Parts: sequence; C-alpha cells; structure tokens
Amino acid sequence: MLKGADDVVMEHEDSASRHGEMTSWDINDIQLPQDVRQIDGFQEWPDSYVKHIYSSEDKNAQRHHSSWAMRNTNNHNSRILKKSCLGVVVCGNDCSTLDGRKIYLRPAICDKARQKQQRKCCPNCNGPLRLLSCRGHGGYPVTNFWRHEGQFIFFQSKGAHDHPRPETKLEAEARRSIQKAQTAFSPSCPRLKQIQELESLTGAAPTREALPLLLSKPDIYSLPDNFRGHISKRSQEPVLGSCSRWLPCSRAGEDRGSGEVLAWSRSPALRSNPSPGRPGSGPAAPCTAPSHQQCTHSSTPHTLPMEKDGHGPFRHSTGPLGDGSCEDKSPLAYSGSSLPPLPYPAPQGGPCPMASGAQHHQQLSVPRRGSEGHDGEVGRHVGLNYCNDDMFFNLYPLR
DNA sequence: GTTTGCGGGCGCA
DNA sequence: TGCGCCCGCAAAC
Repeated sequence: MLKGADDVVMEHEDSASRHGEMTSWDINDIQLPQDVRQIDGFQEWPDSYVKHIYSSEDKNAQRHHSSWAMRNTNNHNSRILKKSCLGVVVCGNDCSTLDGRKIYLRPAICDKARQKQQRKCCPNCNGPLRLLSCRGHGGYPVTNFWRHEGQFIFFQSKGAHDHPRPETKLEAEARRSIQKAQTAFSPSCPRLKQIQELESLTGAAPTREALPLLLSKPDIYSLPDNFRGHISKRSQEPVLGSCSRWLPCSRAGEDRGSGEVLAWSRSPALRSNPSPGRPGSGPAAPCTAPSHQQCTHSSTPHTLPMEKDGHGPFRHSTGPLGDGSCEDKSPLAYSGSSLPPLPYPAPQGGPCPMASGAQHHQQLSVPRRGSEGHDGEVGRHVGLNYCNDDMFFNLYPLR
C-alpha cells in the first residue's frame, strides 16, 4: 500500500512518458519543447519530481499557484521563477482535536507574517505553534520552478514533501477573515444571539451557502508517499502524550529560531500513532484542550483526521491525470453543498458541553471518496443541531 | 496587512 | 558556478 518516493517518481515518469515530451526536458534547458501535444490540468498539490506543462492561459499557472506554502526564492535567473516550500505549521503540543484531527496551518509566506504567525498559539489547545520545515529535497525544501515559454508554462518540482499538507491559501485567507470577523463580532453580539435564539426556536439552520468558504477539501487530507514512509518509520518512536505536554503559549519558535522544527523526524506532532494513553482515546482520540486561554487569537485550523490504524488518511497524489484532477477543485467548489470541517471546539465553550469537533466535522465535512475514506463509520450523516449551530456561529460569526 | 515577484548580497560546496 | 537563504523593495490585493 505504501509507496516510496521512487515509486512515485516512476509513476509520474510513466504517466509523463505517455505524453512524450513530458520527460524530455528540464526546466533549465536552453530550449524547451515546443511541440507540446498534451497540456496538463493544473496541479494544486504537485509533489515529488514531477513536470507539468500548462497553458499560458491557465490562471493558476500564471500566478504560479500552489496549495503548498511556497515562497519565492531568488535563483538569480529572471527567466525561471523558483519557489521553495515552507512546510507546515503544526501544534507544538501535538494536540488533536476532539475528532482526532491534527492542526496543520498554512505558513505565512512573508517572513514577518510567518514570525508573527508563530507567536500565536494553537487554535485547538493554545499551545505553541511550530513550523515544520520542508526537508524533502535532499534535506532542503522542495523547490518548484516556473518558466514561461511562449504559449506554455513549464513547471517542474524537485523533491518530495516530507510533511503534511497545510491548509490551502483560500482556507488560510478565510481563516484570517474569520478572525477579523470574530474581532468585530464579540460572542455577546446581539445579532448573533438573536440568530441563535431564532434558530433554537425554529430549528432552522443557516444556509450553507451563507457560510464562509473554509472547507478543507478531502484531498488535502492526504500526504505524499514519502511522508507516509516517514510515518511508518516514526511508528516505532516513543509515543508522547499530546495535550499532556501542554505548555503555556509563551513563544513558538521563530522561523529560523529555536522553535522551528528543523526536521520532520524531530517533530512529535505528526506521528502516526495517536497516543494510547490519551484521555478518551479511541477511534477519534480526542484531546482535552486546556480550558484556560493563553491566547486571545482564534482561528480555524486545518486538520487531518487520524485513522484507526494510526495513520492519517494521507493519500498519494497521483500523476497529472490521476486524482489530481480532483485536486484542481477549488475550495469554492464545496461551498454550495458542503461545509467546512469544524475541527476544534468552540473557543469559549458554548452552551453545549458535548460540542465536539468530531461531531462538527462528521456532520459538516464532505464525505470522502471511497478509496480514501476510512473513517466513514463514525456517524457522518448526523444533521445539524442547535448545539452545533451554536458552536458554528461562535466559530463563524456572520460577516 | 499580506502576498508576490524581483534582485542584491552572502555563505557554502 | 550553482545553490540556499536572507533581506529589502515595490506592486498588487
């Protein structure tokens, strides 16, 4: 089941070879192929040593978009845009939400913004945040190269991400918007109370269309093969308690500072096995977040569910014509009929003591495709109730 | 405020 | 020389 990075490369190469020109070029070549017969669909999560040729009309390609947190890197070559992966921001306490999901935030691209981000706390347990650096390219971050040539945009990725996928840019933006909204709308907001009261009386839930676009796509609950390999290796590591190691939010590591997780292997945050000693551990292995708030900030984390076998539902991103086509779906695509997962309990508690991220996620998340959904047996189709809505409004104030 | 692209500059192999 | 990375700047959102 697990495939190594080499297999991934071979798979991509095989896929690419079917398109002829795909493997015959390198981003540094003086002359890139002009007889491109196959334009790739945009790959939102390119991984491993892949190459793609996009149309110059492709908006995502034009913007050099990637759902990985990629920052611009100066390669002193104005013709080739180089970007390196920033990794993923994880909870330093390796906490899990009530439904066993992990916190995987998108690192801010800007250095200052990223440092500021790391000074914040885990939205789930208020523990410190850690930047899990990407070391998937010979110990260095995975690099992406973009080169515009005529009517095509050539893309090449070097390295295989050795960390989970962060939330997407849209999700991160939405989370920031919600943070602002939460600042604007206090929990005692009369309008909010009015809505809640009305809802409790009528049993009506807010329309999903009116909800912020925060959906974490099923696809992003996946991980590169090499990462799964890491998980397999890490499975023998001692299992540490997650939230028992809760620390006051004093200072998460700076980008290059002490708090940065320098290597995937050093991070306890992303181990495969949920702590067996974790209170209430079970299929969903919830963690009891500290009741006292150390930070005032609040956000909507991107989380990954943990499967019963202890492995996250990480999925290999297949080749250009594989399920990458599904990955092209913007989070917007889910806004109509699905809701974003609400992976952690309401920051301020709320009237429903049983409110849990698990409930919310199971009720609100998009059902995964059969090939990747291994946790579907946990009451997924329960409808919204007042409790959940109440928490929802705490998390997603009206804007 | 943040992202993005660009480019100067430095250190290392 | 190539690469990684830091830093600052400007434009755009």
